Amino acid sequence: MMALIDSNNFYVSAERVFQPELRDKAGCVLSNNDGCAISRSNEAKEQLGIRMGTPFFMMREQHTSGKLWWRSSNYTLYQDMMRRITQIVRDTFPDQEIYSIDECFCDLATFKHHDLEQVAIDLRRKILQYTGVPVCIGIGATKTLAKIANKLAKKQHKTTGVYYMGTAAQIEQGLKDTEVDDVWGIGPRYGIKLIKAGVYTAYDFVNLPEDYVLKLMTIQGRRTYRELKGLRCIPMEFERPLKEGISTARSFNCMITERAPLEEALACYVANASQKLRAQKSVCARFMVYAQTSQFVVEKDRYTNDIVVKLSQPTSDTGTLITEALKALRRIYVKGYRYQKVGVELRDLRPQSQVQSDLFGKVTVEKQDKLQLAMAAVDHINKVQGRNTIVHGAMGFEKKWSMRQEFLSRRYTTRIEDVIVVKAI
DNA sequence: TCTGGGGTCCTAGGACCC
DNA sequence: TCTGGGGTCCTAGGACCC
Repeated sequence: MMALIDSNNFYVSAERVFQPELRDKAGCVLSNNDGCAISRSNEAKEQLGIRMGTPFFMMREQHTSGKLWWRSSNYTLYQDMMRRITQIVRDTFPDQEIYSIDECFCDLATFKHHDLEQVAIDLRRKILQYTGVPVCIGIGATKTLAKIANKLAKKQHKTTGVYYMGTAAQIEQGLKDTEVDDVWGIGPRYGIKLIKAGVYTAYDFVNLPEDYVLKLMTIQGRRTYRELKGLRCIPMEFERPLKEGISTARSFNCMITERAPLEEALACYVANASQKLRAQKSVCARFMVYAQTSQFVVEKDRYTNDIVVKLSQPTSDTGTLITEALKALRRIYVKGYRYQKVGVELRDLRPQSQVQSDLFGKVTVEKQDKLQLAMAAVDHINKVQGRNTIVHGAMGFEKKWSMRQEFLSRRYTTRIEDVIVVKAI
């Protein structure tokens, strides 16, 4: 069997741990830039009908009238709370895959002779006691069935917070109680297709002929289908695989028309992405830069463009990447538009150790080695002394465009940036 | 006025190779 | 009627996840 441990309304729950005044009241955590709701308390869902992605301005009245609290997203806090939760889980279920910021899968193969339901109930209680975050645990034969069991735990088994989907009868009932577009792997598009074809529940779905599923939804759909029948098709990933691409982009807090601030922002994102690149000891051979206006403006004011740059020598050096990225941006920048976002995507990642010197390139292996040492030193200083202690000049200092985070809570559990105030020289 | 960001995987079609 | 066959690489777009 497999277990899925998933926090309830995770960001909201993490905020409530350190701000008890937020408990039992309708509230939500906002996306980057405070743009829309991305985590909602049960009260916000049930009493105020706030949905995932509800824009900020549509909730303003509920906020000003005191019916709803909100916070900017505070990933430093959430990441650290999750680290604590997964540690507790590991003491009980050691074979663990951290799947997302608020979920982990566990392989229970070594727990054959235990009362799994009771073990899970105890674990859940322990997590709540030690961290203050409520979680639900679903147990099933495959990842997809564990996901379904988890949703049912949240809906139907609120008191224990655990649902064990073991017997054939439990599985059948579980599938019948699950709407087809609530199945992990079936999104809104396929959901619509299936409902049109008269397939309403997960149970209807597993009773389709396999060929039909393959034709309608390609091999991914077939994988979900087989998983629901109890065949393990999605393996556990105990080690986090290296990223195949790294992208960084943010919406601005206001629209930007001038080229200079766009370049500053892009330089910051490139620095951020290349730091992640070095963290996994990779280099990139190509990247894409894009710029766009808001998608909500009228057609004639809309503009989006991108450009792919192939590097003569794969690198993870921030300076080189910023220089090339800015050149690219100058080629797609058109004066007169009100830009909402620029971004960069590093692609064609490969291990640093594999890099071969470009036969005709100017950069020698020696110079490359020196650069790597320098960047490693910068990364270390920024880690110890706080982010952005050492920056490239191109990243600018004022950052008038930077993200809106008006309702940010403190980083209660981690130190750096809260303790040390760093000034750019 | 105001609508997130970071990923992965698959497929189709075009260009090009011998 | 019937216009090779096998392959790679690239891009764009679609779908999904949190």
